[in-house]
Amino acid sequence: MTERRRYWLLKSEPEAFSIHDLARAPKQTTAWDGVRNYQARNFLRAMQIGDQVLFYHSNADPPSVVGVAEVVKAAYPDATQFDRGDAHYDPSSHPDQPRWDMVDVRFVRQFTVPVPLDLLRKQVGLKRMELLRKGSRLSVQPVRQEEWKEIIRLARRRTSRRGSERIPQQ
DNA sequence: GCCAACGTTGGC
DNA sequence: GCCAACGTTGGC
Repeated sequence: MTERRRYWLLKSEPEAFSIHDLARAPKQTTAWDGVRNYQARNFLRAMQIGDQVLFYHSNADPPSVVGVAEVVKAAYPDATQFDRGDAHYDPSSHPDQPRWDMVDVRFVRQFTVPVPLDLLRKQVGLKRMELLRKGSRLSVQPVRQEEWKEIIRLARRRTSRRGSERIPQQ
């Protein structure tokens, strides 16, 4: 039996689709479509219902982890690959053997204060994180349990710090 | 807006 | 199979 993955990170440009959009979506759920990278697709295919997801805003100011979502439907064919009018239309993908998949994710929570990329870079425990690798562009990536815990901890600390002068800034 | 890093394409 | 050219990503 293979190891079961539990934690992931999904990137989205907030101008295209933000965590706020997810929170306001019907059933607070969306199909994560448009992924057109084989490595990212393979990670989508490895996702299981209940897996936890860090929601990351790329091309944002500042780029940050902004909250948590969860997988509510495992991989199935991405409809946009067959839609000529869609920006992600792929004319070389055929319905009898779809090339691209998507999953459904549901909003869990938005961090009170986002955890910015530059703060992540300062964490010794996150040195191996895919997101922080130079040149990394992977929009769907696995997150180690230790990394997940560290980021959730950072989100909590930043939340609890609000309004308190006694907790030193770092 | 710049540009480094990356993935894909296609000529050979 | 090689690799130059190209388009995209995404931090800065």
